[in-house]
Formats: sequence, C-alpha cells, structure tokens
Amino acid sequence: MRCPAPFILKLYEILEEGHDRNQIVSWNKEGTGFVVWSPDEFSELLLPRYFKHNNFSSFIRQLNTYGFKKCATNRWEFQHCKFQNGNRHLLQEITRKKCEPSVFPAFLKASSSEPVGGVVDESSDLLLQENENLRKEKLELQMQIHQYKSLQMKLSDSLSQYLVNQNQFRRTC
Amino acid sequence: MRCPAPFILKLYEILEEGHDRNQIVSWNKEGTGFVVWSPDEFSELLLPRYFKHNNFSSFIRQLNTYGFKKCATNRWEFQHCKFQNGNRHLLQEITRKKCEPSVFPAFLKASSSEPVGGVVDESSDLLLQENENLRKEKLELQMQIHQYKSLQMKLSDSLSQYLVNQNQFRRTC
Amino acid sequence: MRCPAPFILKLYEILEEGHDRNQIVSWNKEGTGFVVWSPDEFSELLLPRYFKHNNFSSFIRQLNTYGFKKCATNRWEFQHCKFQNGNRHLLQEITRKKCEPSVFPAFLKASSSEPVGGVVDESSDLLLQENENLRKEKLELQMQIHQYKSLQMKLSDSLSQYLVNQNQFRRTC
DNA sequence: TCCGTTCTAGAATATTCGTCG
DNA sequence: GCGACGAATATTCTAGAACGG
Repeated sequence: MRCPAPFILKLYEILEEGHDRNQIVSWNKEGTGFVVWSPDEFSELLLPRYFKHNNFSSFIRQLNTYGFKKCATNRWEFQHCKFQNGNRHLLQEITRKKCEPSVFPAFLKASSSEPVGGVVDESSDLLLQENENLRKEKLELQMQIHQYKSLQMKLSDSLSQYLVNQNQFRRTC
Repeated sequence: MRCPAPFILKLYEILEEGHDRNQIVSWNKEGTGFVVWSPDEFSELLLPRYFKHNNFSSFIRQLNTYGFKKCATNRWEFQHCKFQNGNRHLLQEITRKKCEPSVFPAFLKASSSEPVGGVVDESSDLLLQENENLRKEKLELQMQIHQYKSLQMKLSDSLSQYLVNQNQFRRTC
Repeated sequence: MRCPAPFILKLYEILEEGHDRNQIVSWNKEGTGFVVWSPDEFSELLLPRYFKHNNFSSFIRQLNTYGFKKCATNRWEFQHCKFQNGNRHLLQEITRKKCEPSVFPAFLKASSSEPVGGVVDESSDLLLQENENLRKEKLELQMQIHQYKSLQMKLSDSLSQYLVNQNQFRRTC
C-alpha cells in the first residue's frame, strides 16, 4: 500500500494546518484523537475546502467508514488507533471497513489455483453462465437496434421535411 | 418507482431552463436528444450549479451509467429512448445499468440458486430450451436489422440524389 | 528498442518547447511529472498541433495506456517513473500496457474451447457447440449493426452539415 | 501488427439518505 | 436521541473494446 486514503490524508492535513482554527477543530491533548469544537464553522468553512460538500453528517459517515469511534458524550471527539498526532506514517494502515463480499475473490482464487478437473457440476455451471452472457448480449443488441431505429426515424423526418421546404423555396426564388 | 433519478431530473431541468444558454446546451431539433454545444462553458458554468463538480468527463460517465449513447461523430450529442423533450413522465424509466460485474455474479447466482444435487440431466435440458429461445430471438434480430438496412439504403439514396439536384439548382439560380 | 513511442516523444516535446505556454502545460517543480494547467487551451491549441484530435479525454486515455498516473486531486498532474525532465534517454522504457486478458476471460475462454475436466456428458458437449455457434452468430449481428451505425452517423453528419450550408446559401441568394 | 482515437464500462472512493438497536 | 451502518447514487481514475490508419 502506497499512500493513505484521500479522506484520511485530508483529515490529517486539516489538523496540521492548525493556526487559529484550533478553535474549530484540533488534536486532543494527548494527540490520540481530535475534537470538532464548532461543528457549524467546521461545516461551513473547512469542509468545502477539502471535500465536495458541507454536511457534517457526511463527514461523520466517512469517519465511521474508516473505523473512527466517537469517544466522548459531550463533544465531537473521535479516535482511531492508527490516527495520532505526529505519526503520519501510520495513516496508510487506516482502511475502509468494506467487508468485501469475499464470495467472489474466494471463488476466483479457488478456480485458478486448483485444477478444475473431475467436478461435473462445474461444466454445467459454465454453460449456464454462457447462456446468461448470451442473453445479456442479446438485450444489448436489441437496445442498439432500437436506438438506430430512432435515429433513422429522425433522419428520415428531417430529410422529407427539408425536401418540402426546399421545393417551396425554389418556387418563390 | 416514484420519481426520476436525481441525475436524470437535473439533466432535464438544465434543458428546460433554456433562455440564452441554448448556445451552451440544448435539445436537438426533434427533441429526441440533446447537444452540448460548448463543453467548456457547460463544464465551467452549468455543471457546478447542478452537481458537485465541473468535470465534463464525470458528466459523460453519468450519461453512460444511465444508458445514454453518443449519436454523432462531430458533436457532443446524446440520446436515450426515454429522454425526450416534453415527455417528463418517461424520465422515471431511465435507470442505472446494473453493475453485475459481468460474468461472475451471474455464475454465482446460477450455481447457488440451483439445487446442488448434481442433477446434470435436468440442467442440460434447461439449457437446451435456453438455446432454443436464443436462436429464435436471434432470428428476430436479423429481421429487424434487415429492415433498417433497407430504410438506410433508401435514405442514403434520397440524400445523395438530393445533393446532386441541389448543386444543379445552385448553378442555375 | 530503438526510440521512444511516438506519443511519449510528442508529449516530451510539448513540454520542451516551454516558452510562454508554461501557463498551459509545464513540468512540475521537481521535474518528475507535468501539469496541464488549462485543459481548455491545451485541447484547443496544443493537441491539434501534435495529434489528430482535440479531445482532452483521448489524451488522458493515451496517458493511462502508457502507465501514467494522475497524482493530484485538484489539478491535472500526471507522473510516470520514467518520465522526467532532462532524462530523455528514459523515454524508451515507457511502453504500452499489455492486454493481459486478466483472470477472467482466460478462464472463460478455456472453458468454452475445450470441455472442462475431461469427462463431460454428451449432451453437455452438444450444448457447448450450440453456445459456440450462438456466440459466432452474435458477432455477425454486432458487425452488421456497427455498419449501420457508421452509415447512420455519416448520413446524419452530412444532413446537418448540409442544412447549415443551405441556410447560408439562402441568405446570400 | 502496432498505434491512435473514440465510446463505454469497471472499480474504488465519496456523498446522501434512511434504519436499526 | 444517538451512534453506527447498509445501500443507493455520485465522482474520480483507469481500463476494455472496437475501429481505422
């Protein structure tokens, strides 16, 4: 893994650029988490600078997605064990929680690693899959044909209409 | 389905609010599609008003996601059979394409839905029927294509013939 | 390998001929990548001089084909480890990515060409052939559709172009 | 065959909305 | 109410696929 997730990096940068915005958001005393002191100002001033929205709840959703936990009842303080002041190198260990359906990768791994031989059901399954594909492709073709049909109509209309106009023009020219 | 997808609705509204922005984007003549006449201005002025970005490519990605097709080689003109000027009620029929990461999910679904009891003959029988259907549908498609081919020929002939006449007309005008 | 790929060479030349076009595109500070500062001007002024188009997206596609990566979220900055200011001799190491049909197609191909796992039912074998034929026929259909699509495009372009000329003609007639 | 151009899709992250305990 | 999460849509970056020179 090369670099931290974009969201994590931006969050860290927001805290790095402290200045007088410490009254809006800052690391906690121990540097083991951060506190949003003023959700309103944070949402209106800082969020739009770093993200494509100004909703505090969306920000919270991202925090949860990356495994941050709210760790106080009376203020907006969040923690993640790998998110610490001064330890930028830990950031890349903070990943999305997405629990990967994992049915898939597992299947791929299995099919590629072990010889497919011997299991009769698999061949039938493959045929099913084959037919599934064919059906989908057929739908695609039908949609394409329909579109060209529309275009054709449009073209035909334009042309005939133009011919009419043109004849009138000739007469009056 | 209650109302159209957000993206579709916004797209329609952009075109509805024509005014003098028709030089940036507008319905085509027949109202069966739309043309982005100036991608630059469209990206800088209109996109940020309706979406959270100003990237033309992101806009294109959304169009493709909802099944729109580019239908001209020299302009940014797009069509979708359910996207027509004046037919707002059709918008809700425009939906996102299912991701179905292509072949795999289909395979998984098929294999999981079937009783794993190794009844190969039954599945083979089903596949036979499946193929039968596919063949019939394919014939349908071929007939359709033949029709459009004929129409196309006529159109092309008319147009070229007209161009010839027109040139003669100009000379003698 | 003798000389760099044409695209890579042109890209390098564009950056070499800096002048006052640095406001359109230039090397980054470190010379480890480049930034397109003004995609609009870049597309309209520079692309046509070096390539056969003026589409920014086509330019991006080429960059990706050769393994360049976008390395900033707020600007069009791209990097490739072998693309550095002053190191012209590295350019020939930048090559097109090989198709590498990924895991999937390979698996599918194998399954369709030869009966998997050796012992497969006769009926299944027939179905395999059936599907093979269906696939071929589908390709035929696609080719036909593509032909009509091309014709359609040309027709449409011709017609619209002609209408424009015609209007001009009328005014001056 | 390889490269370039175009159009569309895949895949990952981001944003929004709603629900559940 | 509240904190966490699922799911749908949106945005971004990269790749697939077809065609043509």
